[in-house]
Amino acid sequence: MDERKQRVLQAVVQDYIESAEPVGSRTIARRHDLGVSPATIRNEMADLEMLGYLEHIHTSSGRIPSSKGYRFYVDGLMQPTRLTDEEKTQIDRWYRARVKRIEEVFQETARLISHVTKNVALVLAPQMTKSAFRCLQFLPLDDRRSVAVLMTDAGFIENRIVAMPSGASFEDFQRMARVINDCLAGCTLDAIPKAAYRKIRSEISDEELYEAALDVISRALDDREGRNRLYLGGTREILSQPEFRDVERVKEILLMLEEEELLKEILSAHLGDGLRVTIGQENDYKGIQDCSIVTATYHLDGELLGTIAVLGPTRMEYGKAMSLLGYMNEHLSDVVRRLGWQG
Amino acid sequence: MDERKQRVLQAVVQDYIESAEPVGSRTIARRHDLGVSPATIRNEMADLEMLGYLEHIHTSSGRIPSSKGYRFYVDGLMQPTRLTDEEKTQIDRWYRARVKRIEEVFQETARLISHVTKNVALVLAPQMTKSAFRCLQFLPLDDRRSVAVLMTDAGFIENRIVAMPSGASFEDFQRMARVINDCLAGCTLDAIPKAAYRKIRSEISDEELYEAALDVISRALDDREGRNRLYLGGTREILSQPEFRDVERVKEILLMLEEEELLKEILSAHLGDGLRVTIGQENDYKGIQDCSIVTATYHLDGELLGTIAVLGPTRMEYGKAMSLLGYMNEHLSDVVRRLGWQG
DNA sequence: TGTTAGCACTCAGGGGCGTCGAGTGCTAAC
DNA sequence: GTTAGCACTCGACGCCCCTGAGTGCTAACA
Repeated sequence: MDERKQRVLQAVVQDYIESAEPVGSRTIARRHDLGVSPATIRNEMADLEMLGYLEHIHTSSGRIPSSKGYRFYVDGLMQPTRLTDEEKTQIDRWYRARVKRIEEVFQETARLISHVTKNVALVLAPQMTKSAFRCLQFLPLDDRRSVAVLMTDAGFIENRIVAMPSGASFEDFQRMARVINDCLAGCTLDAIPKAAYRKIRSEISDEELYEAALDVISRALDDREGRNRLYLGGTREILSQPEFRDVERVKEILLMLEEEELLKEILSAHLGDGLRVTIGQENDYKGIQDCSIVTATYHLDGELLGTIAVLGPTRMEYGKAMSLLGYMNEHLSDVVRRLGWQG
Repeated sequence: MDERKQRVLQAVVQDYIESAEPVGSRTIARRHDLGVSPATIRNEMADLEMLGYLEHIHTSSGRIPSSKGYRFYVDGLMQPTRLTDEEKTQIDRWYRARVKRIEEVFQETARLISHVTKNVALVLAPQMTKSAFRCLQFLPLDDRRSVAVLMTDAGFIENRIVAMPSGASFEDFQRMARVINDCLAGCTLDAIPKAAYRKIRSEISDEELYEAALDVISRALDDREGRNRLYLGGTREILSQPEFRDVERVKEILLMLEEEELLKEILSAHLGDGLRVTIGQENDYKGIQDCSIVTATYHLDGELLGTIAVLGPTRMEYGKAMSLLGYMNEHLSDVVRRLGWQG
């Protein structure tokens, strides 16, 4: 593919991303200074179509890029946009104004990304269960209940009200906490060894108390990892995309966005790959083969925390999405650290 | 208004709620057994229009109810639907499956209501600041930070990571907690008297430590009462309403739903009124004068907790919305109590 | 006097049709 | 290899007409 073809392809993709209308040869001749006439561009476009980079609804409608065309554009033609300092400070201000607690980071990140890109944003939060147990403490609530507070090395803090078995005192609970802290020290929450349970069993003789202890642990665990782990943003933003002009189309994608398991699967498939773009038919899942996904994984001190992604029509501002996610990539760690994650 | 007119009005409202199409005289004659011909019904409908209960887009389109018409229907004609036992157990199951922590009750309630009614649901959660301070405890995190856990009488538990001033030890923090617990005992969080602050000041000599104490208190306070207090559900459900067939209309209402302050204002206006219906033009806010709102306030042991509401087009299944909210009214207390709210 | 049948009238929605404009593909000339 | 020219295609738009649902009015009926 010679250079002129590439410039034509680039022109088509850029114009189509901007206008959402099929692009014709004259438009390109007018708006891009290629130094050749529409007729020549037409010839080039016909070639590009033969090569599979462009598509045609019918004769006499302009061209639109194919998945392959977008792919070539993203890999080679696109000039990477950089966030301006102003944009960066805006992002900073967003977090400072809205995020008060570590738990809110993920939802707000999703909101921010969707707001900037006008597409759906997905944030796969780190699994609490992947982080190491730090300590469990009890606080007295009243004579029959107390509050269990579980902390992990990653900085998660989880609280629960637990009923105390009749006859048990708050001191029993504190003793139980000491036992649990001893036995679970350093375990990651998703892989508590059987031995730890046996040890707890042997140290807590009272049956009811032992049950309560297990209850505390399991309830602390089963919370975050379920449906709370995926955060969505921008289901309203996409209404401004011309692709979603008719409500049926919107309903379709919203329905899909409700299937959390599916989304997690899609995101998990990209885990650990750094910044990655999946375009149109490259998607395995049929329902989004007219969409593209840009994913990035974010880290803290070298450890993988989770994935953030932008999901939108293939006609997406890839440069913008990628630079934003790229920045987030680095920036999220700072936010997380500032809010008390353990450094 | 004689009985036949009422029966005609009822027929028009019911049919229109069901079909979302203007209702004609023949349709009514066919579908409702009024014992008179379409011509007679036409005459009655003309009268009802004169009286302001029905409206006309143009000659020769069927009638649709006016706000006044809906009002008459809701107040007198509508047969109140009751939730079946099956529906009740479904609601119960919903909560048991999805709500693990008290904080999730509100979001899930919004989801449930919107799911059942296919309209937007709003849940105004109780203000944490309205409940009384119970106690503040610290847990050690590492050598420079600790976790503050604040509990209120209503059962809210709030945790925060706070930095310890250099030189301060965890024991200092525990002492501080004792002072604060003494001074704030019984205060409601939105009305901490100046005297309490003075007392804390006098007991904590270290300047930095005092600042940290204030920080803990204020941070615990400013959290829940802000944007976290209103929960929304069903922004996707409304897409299935024919009123929102065109995207512009959807965008309009979604935009409005983002204005939390406005929504809170609207809901707050209904606080304490029990079950209440506001129809179309009865709404003060212009943007929703083609919508209706059904609100209900929920209580626990006689104390007002918050408001739940259904927002949808005037063509709404009032009976269903009202019976659902009515049931929630009673039921929410149970859920809340089960999850550890103080009884 | 209330009810009904009949009839003229109205209006939205849908199909058919011609026009316009943007765009292509092909060919011949440069 | 590039370009101008030209025939062709197709969607969008506006126009017209038809149809069907519905009304309002009037006159006849019980």
